[in-house]
Amino acid sequence: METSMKVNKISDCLWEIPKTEKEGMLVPARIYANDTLFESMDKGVFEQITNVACLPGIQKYALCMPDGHWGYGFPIGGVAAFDTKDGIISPGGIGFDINCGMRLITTNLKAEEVKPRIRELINELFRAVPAGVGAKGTLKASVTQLKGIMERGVDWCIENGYGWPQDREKIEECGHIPGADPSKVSEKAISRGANQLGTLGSGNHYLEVQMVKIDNIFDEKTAGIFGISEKNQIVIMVHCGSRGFGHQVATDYLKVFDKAMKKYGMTVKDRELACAPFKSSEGSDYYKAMLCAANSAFANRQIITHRIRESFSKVFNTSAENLGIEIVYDVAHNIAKVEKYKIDGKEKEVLVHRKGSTRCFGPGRKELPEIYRSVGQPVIVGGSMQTGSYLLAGTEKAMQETFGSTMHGAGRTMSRHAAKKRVRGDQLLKTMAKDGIHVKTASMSGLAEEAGIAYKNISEVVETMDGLGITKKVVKLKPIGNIKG
DNA sequence: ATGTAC
Repeated sequence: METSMKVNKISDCLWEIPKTEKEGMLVPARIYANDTLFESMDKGVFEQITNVACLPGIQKYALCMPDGHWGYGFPIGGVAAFDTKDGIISPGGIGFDINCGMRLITTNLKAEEVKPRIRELINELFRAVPAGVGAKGTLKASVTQLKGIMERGVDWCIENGYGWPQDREKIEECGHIPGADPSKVSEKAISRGANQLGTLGSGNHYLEVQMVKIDNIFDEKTAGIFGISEKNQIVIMVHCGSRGFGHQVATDYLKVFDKAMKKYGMTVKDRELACAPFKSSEGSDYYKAMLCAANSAFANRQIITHRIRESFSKVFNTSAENLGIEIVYDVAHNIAKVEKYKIDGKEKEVLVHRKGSTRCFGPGRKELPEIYRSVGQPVIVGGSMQTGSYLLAGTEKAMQETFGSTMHGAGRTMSRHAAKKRVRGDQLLKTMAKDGIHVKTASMSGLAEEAGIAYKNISEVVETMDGLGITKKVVKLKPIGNIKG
């Protein structure tokens, strides 16, 4: 970390840049990190998060989570809430991969049953869930079907045989956010999305078979409520988003917003922060199109879940029901949502941008499935393929301090380019096999980019927010098999 | 992240 900005340490794991540090800052910027994470924090984060603090209508603070690093306009790991009356919406605060997110799925299988057959299982999953750049799914949706998916997300999937009725409530927003309007989505986005349903994509997207080690259960009661109670229990984690569809929506509206900025006489610190008033026609159109992409990403993860059920059923020669393949939860970590918070003593409606950040609502919230309401929202944090992932629970403190938000993963420390220079994909594959992780990848160079050394230490990231009481650790999950794009 | 560049 090198910056000329004044950064005050205000508590053990919380840092603040006062609004006097940059002309135009409307609120302070806050960074969540322990000393180690703070020292290694990408310098771009300081520049970007203080730029975000200048955007119209921002409330309280511009936030960056401990997994934060430089991104397009906003840092990845960024959280910013804007007044829905006079604030903005910005594609850079959501990300190109709209509703990129995580899903965690249980089984009642044990590691000792799965490990001997991991190669066969991974081969089957690799066949059933297409991975890699430009991967096409076996389901080719018509324009009418796509419209249904954009508007109704997971409900469409369940009605069409790609899920079980009980799946819907175990998904953020029940797998579809109302207000999506397909007429705000370009033909080009629709054509890119038509054959990508049920596909994983590339980059850091993966499908992982994981196990629960007994000494990695930190909160037995909450884990049990989330469906994790067995020693050596096998679970499945999926990380993917809206593929080319969401990417095209973001691209389309960045162009629209470039013009809208001139029209409304708005200026921003960085062109990548292109935005429009949320209530303007441009802002509202983007929001409605963004929700179409968000719903299709929920549907994408749902169709992948269906393929997982089919694959496990085939390999273990019994029904998915018998195998207990149930959703724990599904979270979006690239999205903007309308939520209400108490700000300066008054309840206020805000548009919370979470870019590489996860909603982590505390206990009692009506948005949570009834069975989880006593313990808070499950939060799924995907680590690097080598180091494992976490399941956490949201808290009331997060509602007060971070607009109900926490980290989304480990966070990169190394560029993709730098990682490829340090690591060879074929060697990494062998190293991981020795560590008991069977990997199948669509791209060896892509695998090298995702090496564990290219990421922060996930445990430190998780501990930072656990120590502050923003999210509480429930379970750490160890990978045994991985499919990546 | 992304038919990894319009």
